[in-house]
Amino acid sequence: MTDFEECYKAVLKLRGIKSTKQRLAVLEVLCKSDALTAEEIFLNLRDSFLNLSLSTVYRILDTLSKNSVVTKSGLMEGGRALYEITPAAHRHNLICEKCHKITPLRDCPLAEYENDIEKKTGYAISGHKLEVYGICPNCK
Amino acid sequence: MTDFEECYKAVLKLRGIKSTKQRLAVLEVLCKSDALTAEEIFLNLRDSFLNLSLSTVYRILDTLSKNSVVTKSGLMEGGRALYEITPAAHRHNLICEKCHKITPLRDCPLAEYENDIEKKTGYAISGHKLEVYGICPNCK
DNA sequence: GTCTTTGCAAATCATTTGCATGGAA
DNA sequence: TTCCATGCAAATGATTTGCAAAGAC
Repeated sequence: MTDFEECYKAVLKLRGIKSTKQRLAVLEVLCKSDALTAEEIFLNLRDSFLNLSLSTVYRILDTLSKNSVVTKSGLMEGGRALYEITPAAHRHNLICEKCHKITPLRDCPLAEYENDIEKKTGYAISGHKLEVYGICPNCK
Repeated sequence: MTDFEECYKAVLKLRGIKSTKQRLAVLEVLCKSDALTAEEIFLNLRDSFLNLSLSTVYRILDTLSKNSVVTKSGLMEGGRALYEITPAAHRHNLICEKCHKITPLRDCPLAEYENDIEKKTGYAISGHKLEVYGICPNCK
């Protein structure tokens, strides 16, 4: 068993989720890239799995999202949802409008802004979604 | 003909889009609320229109989006897209997670942040999407 | 009159669900 | 052994499309 599997088995156990080879495989694929659709994950795994169904991938992503192991992005380009391993730190993505390359952004300038809004509107702010768009150096 | 119709007829003419009663009706509904799904718009109009089809609403929203008259929000809660009249000024929404009430936010703290990112990443930044979530005063 | 838009129904796409079987603890 | 997870196929929900008829300019 690889180090990778060991690690994610522990992560799942911690959350009370059973380890199955499908779940570990989904996590492995997600670890290798920034954000993928359910179908992209499915296609990545179809080769290595004799039988794997797309609905299983959806169910796994749902389970892992609910347990904060993965995060469902709000992007939804063309109606498709994107999933990624939940970043340890709060993070946003910078997305190239041509090649769709995703560059993670480290800092988030919104903490103060949220405080402000909380006072002005009376909402209890729970979070936000921020995605920045542009053209990456390669595509320029 | 109402002032409203006059106004939006002019807007459409300016963009080279033909004025039809369906298009004006969609615009009128959108003017009265903050952000709606295609189906909500359809239901709003169904009473006043003998025959109106949902696909027409989708086609109108598509046309108007492409011409920047309306803006398709990235929110997509539960897979449904939200549409609103393109705000004259750059604006973001604060969304209640219980009742889905939408409160527009006036200020945007991201201009400097975008400059920063542009320098650090080499991207040509074209814009961003920001939505803030929380519980509104009523639902608390 | 010409070309675009609409209504309707059928098609499509992403995602979800029911149910019997297989697998993890 | 006891449930929970999976595969498959069918269902659902949002959105799109083909085509003939109605409408805008």
